[in-house]
Amino acid sequence: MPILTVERRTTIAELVAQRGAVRATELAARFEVDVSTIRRDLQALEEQGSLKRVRGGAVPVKQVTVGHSATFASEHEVRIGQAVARMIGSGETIFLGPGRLSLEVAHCLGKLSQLTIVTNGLEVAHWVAANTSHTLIVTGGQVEGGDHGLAGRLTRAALSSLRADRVILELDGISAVGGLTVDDLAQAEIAQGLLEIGTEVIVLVPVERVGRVAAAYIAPVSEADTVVTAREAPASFLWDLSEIGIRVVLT
Amino acid sequence: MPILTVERRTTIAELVAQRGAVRATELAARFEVDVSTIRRDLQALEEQGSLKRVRGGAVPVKQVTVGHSATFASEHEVRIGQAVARMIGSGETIFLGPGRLSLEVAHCLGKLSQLTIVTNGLEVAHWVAANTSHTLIVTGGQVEGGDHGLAGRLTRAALSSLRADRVILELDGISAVGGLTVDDLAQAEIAQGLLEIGTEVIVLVPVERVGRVAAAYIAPVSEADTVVTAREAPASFLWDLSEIGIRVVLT
DNA sequence: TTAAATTCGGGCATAATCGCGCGTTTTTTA
DNA sequence: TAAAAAACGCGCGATTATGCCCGAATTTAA
Repeated sequence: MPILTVERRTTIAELVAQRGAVRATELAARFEVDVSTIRRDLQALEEQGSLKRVRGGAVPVKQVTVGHSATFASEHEVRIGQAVARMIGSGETIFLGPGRLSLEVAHCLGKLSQLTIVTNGLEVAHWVAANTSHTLIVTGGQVEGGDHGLAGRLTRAALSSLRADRVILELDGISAVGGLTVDDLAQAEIAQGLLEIGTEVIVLVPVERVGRVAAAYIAPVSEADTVVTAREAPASFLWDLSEIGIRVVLT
Repeated sequence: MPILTVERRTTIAELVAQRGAVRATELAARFEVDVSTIRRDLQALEEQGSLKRVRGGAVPVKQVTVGHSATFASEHEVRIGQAVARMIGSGETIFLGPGRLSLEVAHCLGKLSQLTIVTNGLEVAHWVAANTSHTLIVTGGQVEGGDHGLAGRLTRAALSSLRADRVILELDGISAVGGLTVDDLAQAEIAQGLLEIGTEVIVLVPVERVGRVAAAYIAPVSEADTVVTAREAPASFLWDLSEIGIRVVLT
């Protein structure tokens, strides 16, 4: 059941205005259509004056207020977002952490309805509030790091009164001996709490982070129920995950 | 026994308004009628002005709301923001509520340094995180209303462990008999808590809201320490404020 | 600079959608 | 009750959207 053509085009226009730049291949992956279709979309939108085509994608027709540099989502990131979105059913309560991959998941949540989204990611919260009609709950806390994640005492307190069907968490490292790890100590502490509040724990790992160990330890890999990463990840490690009963989803 | 034609059409109109886009084939399957019938429905609804037909289905008619004026701050709003920013000293802890005026205050905070900003406004939080290096603390809560303000149990709990040198709050109404009021009940409850945590309470009132009473009562006017509004506000009311020892700042 | 990879544009086949007419069925009206 | 009007389903050719292929142009890497 594909999405309406005009819907796709308006979404593209919004993305361009919002992010400052988009890649054609990224859009093709996001909407699951051929790049030719995206090119035709961009062509139509350019004739309409909604954006300006450049090689590789498109940029806004006019310079927007400076502040956030153009940030692309790679094709891998988009695919992971879609894969996670497909796991989620309407009406569920899901927790989303901070970070680029989690934000990408949020982007792919538009097709679903009646979700309750809990997040400690400021970017995620802002996007969900501005672009969806889902119920949105934000944990409190202090903003830290480049991913604008909330952490600290307020966050822990908020988690103690929250539960979710699925906890979706982005990692900076995953390995058999090192377990689940992230770069930020405060976020690691929050992540530990998150493992307790979710029925299913889904961890997202950029393919280049598979097998690596980041600074802050969260828990052993066995605490994760599902691991989502790219097909290029080391097969041996993925096999180990399957062995201990963890669902592995490749995109 | 199929349903009435008019019933089907009103349902279609509701679906379009609710979901943003509908697909003709999808509607045909839903009502178990031929796509031709759905096309005739959409044609009728379009002539009636209830929706806009597009290839594959229909989308809502474009709403000509205050789209542009909503994105640009008026001169009044900018002046209020600057006036408030001048009251604040470096190193202070300030609380900022949700809303357009509060966001405008945040915009004017760039010149100051070493601030700790506490907010329950998602827009404010996002801007401060993206564009400043101040310490930022976000209260938890559920996002409600068009101003994306956080409210509810989590917010109350967060406030109980927070204090601020100045609490800056935007009102929808202020009057001698009606006191301090806002439009949203949940926000009013939060505002009551805010009055307790701040050394100085600064309320911002759009000039057209002076003397008016909004739906949800917060507290008597005497709870405010400083009232910021425009010079065009009714002089008599401003005089009353001064009489009971409230600082009045005009822009 | 050369070679490899990516992106672009055009052409073409396929599938989905549309508009229209026609005959039938259902509802409204006289 | 009978005639008129509206709604419905179906088939037809025309239009539009999409995917795929290939050669040219551009960027990137060696």
